[in-house]
Amino acid sequence: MDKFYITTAIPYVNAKPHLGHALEFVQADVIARYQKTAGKEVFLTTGADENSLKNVQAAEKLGISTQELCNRNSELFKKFAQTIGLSFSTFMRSSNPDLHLPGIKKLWNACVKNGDIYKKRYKGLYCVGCEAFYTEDELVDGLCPEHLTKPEVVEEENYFFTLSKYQRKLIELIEGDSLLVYPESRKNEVLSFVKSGLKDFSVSRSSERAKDWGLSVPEDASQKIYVWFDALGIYLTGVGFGRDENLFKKWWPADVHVIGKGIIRFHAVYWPAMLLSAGLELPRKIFVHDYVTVEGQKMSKSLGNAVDPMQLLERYPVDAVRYFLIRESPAWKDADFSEAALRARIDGELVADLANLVARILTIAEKTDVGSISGAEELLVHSNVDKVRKSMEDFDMYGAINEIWAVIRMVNKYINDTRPWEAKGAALGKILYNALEAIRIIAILIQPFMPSTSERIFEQLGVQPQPLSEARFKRFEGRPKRGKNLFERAK
RNA sequence: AGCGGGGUAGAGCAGCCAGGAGUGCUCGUCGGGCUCAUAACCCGAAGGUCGAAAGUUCAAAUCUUUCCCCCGCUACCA
Repeated sequence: MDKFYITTAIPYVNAKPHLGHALEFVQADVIARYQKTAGKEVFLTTGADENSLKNVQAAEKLGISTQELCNRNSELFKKFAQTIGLSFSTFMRSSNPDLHLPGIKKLWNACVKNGDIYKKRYKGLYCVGCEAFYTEDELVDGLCPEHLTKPEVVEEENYFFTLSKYQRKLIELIEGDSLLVYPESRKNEVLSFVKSGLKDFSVSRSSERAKDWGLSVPEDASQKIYVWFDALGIYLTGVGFGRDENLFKKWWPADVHVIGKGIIRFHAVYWPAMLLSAGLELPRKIFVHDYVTVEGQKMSKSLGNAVDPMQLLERYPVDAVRYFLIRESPAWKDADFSEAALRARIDGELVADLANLVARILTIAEKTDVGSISGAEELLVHSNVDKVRKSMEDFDMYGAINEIWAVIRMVNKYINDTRPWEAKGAALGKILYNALEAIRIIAILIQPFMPSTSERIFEQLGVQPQPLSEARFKRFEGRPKRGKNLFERAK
């Protein structure tokens, strides 16, 4: 069986999950479940980046230890991933000394062995408040824009990675799509960045500056590994790198990394360069999604408009939230969230189109002798199914769901036109055959997007859940029994 | 400033690469049909100088040029 390895970005866990994480988890999960229903064996890695300085700062603010903060928040993220239906195979915490650490050491040493990590004195403008370096032009009147203090000139010796060495190779790989960056606008963005010239970047910081938090550089305890080097490595250690070579052999390389637009450089430039250096295969694709805005504005703490997805899931069905996030997210555009828009989607589409279709047909089908349900195929859904497949292979989930809705609307229209409530005998059987088979196919198609709704439709039809290969008209063999409404109106 | 993406009915989009009557989709508005279905479903109508100007062409939303406006990226920002 073909394998498919997919990852979500690894969030740093300095705070609880927000709606952006929800979007990422749902998109990754929809791709994963699609591949499963298309017949592949799927492995999904997600996890928590715990070695970030941001976590140290967050813990200080709360007056708890960094480890305690990580334990607490990683648990929240894991719980959230489960609640939103992320079908992950592994939740890898970067602080895990047994599962993660050996792989990172191995990765680091492989880069060292290839001559790509060297020591260099680094001098920069460092703001103690931000615990970050600034470049001259980022400063406002020579002061830190955040704290309005004069940054110190800090000089220390760090390890650097020879990114510059890989410039030509990266251009070749990305241009030729052997490392495919999707959508194309992002690919162009990366290419223009790489072509503008790559500089080596530091892959460690002094333990002092790292507040002694993080993974130590092998053979040099005075330095901590740069969090990116470590966090990206989760994609490898998630499938056994450095501890289970058979597992690793089976799953690597990743078929796709799902990431947000803010971290594209790390994934499309640094990461492939690191892998090239270590002599490992590159991921095949990088899927870049945009952000979630709230009522047209960026989510931010200062605006106080951050939406807590956990709370949202207490008030709305998980499948409705999943549907909404996909429905509002073409890959090239921010998705805008508002509760009014969510309700409109629920009432206007999930209730009025999908749930209503199932309800109106099941009511009639339940009263009809199943033996008489047969007849010629009148609803032509093949081309829709093909389009859904094509869209999904291209990661165009937005396009796929549009196409699925075209089928739902077509069946609703078919029912209006054929008037099954007036029909009898063979005529009724034929209409029901078409409608029920179409609904079965719809249940198959929505499986990746709304898994539990799909299951409930199969249940009402009285058939077993089915893979994508069954998404074509055949004999209807279910025992229809109307169940509870799939969705209730939100207002 | 440079590079990239975008500006199409009240809103959100598709159409552009391979020019052929402003064609289409979803929502909203108005009118009608239906009564199986959760006031759900179906049909019809109104509504656009396709950001602006110039050019190429028998013909431009589509190709070329210029301009205006919006967004993203421009190095260690997990």
